[in-house]
Amino acid sequence: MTTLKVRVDQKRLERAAYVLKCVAHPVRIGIIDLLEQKQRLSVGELQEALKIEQSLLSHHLINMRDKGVLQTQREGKHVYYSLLDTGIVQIIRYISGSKTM
Amino acid sequence: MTTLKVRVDQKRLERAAYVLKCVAHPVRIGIIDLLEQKQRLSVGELQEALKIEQSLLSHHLINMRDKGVLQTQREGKHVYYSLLDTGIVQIIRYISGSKTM
DNA sequence: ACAACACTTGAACAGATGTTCATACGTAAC
DNA sequence: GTTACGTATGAACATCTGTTCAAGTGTTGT
Repeated sequence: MTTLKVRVDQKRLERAAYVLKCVAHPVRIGIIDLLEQKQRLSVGELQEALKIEQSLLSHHLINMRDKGVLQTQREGKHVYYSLLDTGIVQIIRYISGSKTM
Repeated sequence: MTTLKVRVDQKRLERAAYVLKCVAHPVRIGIIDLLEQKQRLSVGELQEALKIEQSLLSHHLINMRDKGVLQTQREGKHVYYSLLDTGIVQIIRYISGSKTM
């Protein structure tokens, strides 16, 4: 067995995993998918479309916002979410179109 | 709040999450990264490059093979792993090159 | 001020995932 | 057949993630 000279940049791998983890969940993919189509949606609208409990949705949304994937704007009683990291969108788009699906 | 007419294909979301989950881990990204560079590596060679315990590596490798990401060929005492699902490679490549990194 | 609505928060629990350790298996060399 | 090497397996444990529930915050309208 010969020694390999290859790059294994731990920091980079961890960052990549971090980004991917954030997307690797059906509810979160659903959110991204919807926001890609509609640009901007309130929590209530997302809830309506996804048919999940409000607080669960909120947890996911806040999680994604904290990780820099989404951003929010409050307008009166409503909070609107939209995509911030569009790189994530590309991944979803890629996956959706790939033969692995 | 008006009702949205959007596609939320549960099956599709779950499949996408399944694929992404498989990649969303530093060790597994490391494996894919190495196999992209070298085409084919034995468990021992991967271990040498990644500096992780043998059985942990084996668990990850088998996991990825079971999910259709990798394939194996035994040659004597050695087992060689290589990439099967190249779509996954594209994702890693995309992430690596993106501004989110 | 209070009620109603839209959303957030936190604690508790449940289930999934990652890691370790010890042991087993397959192959080749002797 | 036994030894040595390379790899796989399984059980036990630790940790991380997702979900629920109950209560809290912010905003608007009365």
